[in-house]
Amino acid sequence: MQNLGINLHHSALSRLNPVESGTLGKRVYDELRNFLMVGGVQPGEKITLRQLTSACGTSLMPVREAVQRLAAEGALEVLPNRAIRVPVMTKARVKEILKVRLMLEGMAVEEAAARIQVSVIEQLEELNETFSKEMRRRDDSSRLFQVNKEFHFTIYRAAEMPVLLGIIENMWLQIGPFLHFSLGVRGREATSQFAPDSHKRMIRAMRQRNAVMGRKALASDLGGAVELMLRLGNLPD
Amino acid sequence: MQNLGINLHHSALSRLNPVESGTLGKRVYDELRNFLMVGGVQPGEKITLRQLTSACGTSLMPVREAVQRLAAEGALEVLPNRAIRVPVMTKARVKEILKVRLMLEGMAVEEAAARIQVSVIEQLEELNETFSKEMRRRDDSSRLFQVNKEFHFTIYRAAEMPVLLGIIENMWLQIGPFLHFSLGVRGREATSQFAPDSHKRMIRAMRQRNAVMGRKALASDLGGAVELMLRLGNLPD
DNA sequence: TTTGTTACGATGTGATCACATATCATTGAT
DNA sequence: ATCAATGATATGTGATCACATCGTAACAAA
Repeated sequence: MQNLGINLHHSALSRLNPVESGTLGKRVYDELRNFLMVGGVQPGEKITLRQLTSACGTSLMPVREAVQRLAAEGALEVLPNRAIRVPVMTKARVKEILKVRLMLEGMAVEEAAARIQVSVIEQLEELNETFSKEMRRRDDSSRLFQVNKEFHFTIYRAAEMPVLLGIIENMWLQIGPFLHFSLGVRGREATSQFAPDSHKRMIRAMRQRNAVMGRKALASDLGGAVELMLRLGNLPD
Repeated sequence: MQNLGINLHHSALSRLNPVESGTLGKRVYDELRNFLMVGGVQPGEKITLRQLTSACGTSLMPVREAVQRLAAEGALEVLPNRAIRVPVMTKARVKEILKVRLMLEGMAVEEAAARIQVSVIEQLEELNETFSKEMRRRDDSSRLFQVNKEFHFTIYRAAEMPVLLGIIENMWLQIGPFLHFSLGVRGREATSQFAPDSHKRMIRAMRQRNAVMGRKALASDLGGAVELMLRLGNLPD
């Protein structure tokens, strides 16, 4: 394990599943993207192309494509040294992203309130059910974030605004790693105090076609999470 | 000129300046990005990597990087056939982008109204001056779009919200090619009826620190342009 | 012990080669 | 004459090689 142990322990990289469908570049992109969103790498940690190649079992080319794409989306960062790392999140950046997300996802919620199908609302009920259930488990919390993301995007998809949806996905991709990093078990306990309630209010807003209520519920949900990030995760600036 | 004349005339590609600074991939990206934003390629037109290589004088690698990045940003599109083309714009897509842009750029204008420096406002005056002057010229209109873009982004930069600014740039990149394609000389004549006035109102809003007035002026500016796009450029859907 | 130099290793970038596949034109049969 | 089969060409993708550059550690001099 020559120079591997810079900061990136070997066990973390080996959790990267080999790949499955599409072009190799696309597969590596999907794997790496998901790996970043569930907090597989810490903010500020540097990664190298050759580490990824050994982890994915491919050559440099697909890895290069995936990394460059992630960098273009803001999920990775290429330093002037040409080194690659997970971006660091500052407090100012967190606050700005919260502001933008409230606007973007608020619009999505309002549109969804007017268009969402009742069958989809029932899916939301189930998702929030499993979310509350998953919240009480003590093990790895990646599944919790997964369910939470699925809940939110089930609403956002109902807005039927593909451009807006793409931007929102990009925001989640950029802030995803820090959610997992900042919010550990302590964060989850604190989250359990408001998240399920906010979700219930969002479901109620969807059922009543109440756009304003939906936006308010979303604001308390996002605001609570960001509040925790600023308090628990000691961010620079 | 074997199979070059698919749809892409040789003279169009030769307008791509060789490159200048940074890594080759970055240079090709900048050149190609600018080439797309000034309407160098028509929507729906297909391009090939090897065409770009001969136009840029490099090998496949830098071109691949640039194209993949543009594709990740939505400025290019990779079909299931793995062919590369400039995305086609539908009416529904135009309308959604207008809605999202009004929200994004509206927020930027409001923030800018509270933070913009008086020296920057004077820059806006000058930019709008040259904009009006450029509007009366009959030659190639790429400079007109350039000045218009600079005017808008001078305001958006004053908002001091880098994340928001990045999203807005992405929207402009996606809709840029269609502006040039849809709005020809006819579009320019129609634009001259409202654009300078909207700009003046935006400047007045900045000077008076009036966020609401700024958003309204922006709305008439964007709305006017989109109106023209929907009317003049015969879009599918 | 500290500082400046040097040499080695590793990394990102670019070029070239190889290949599966899509596109299109030619050819052949009905 | 129309349509299907087939062959050739071109294109995107992946692998491998080569190289300039950066980081780091070993080493020497003070």
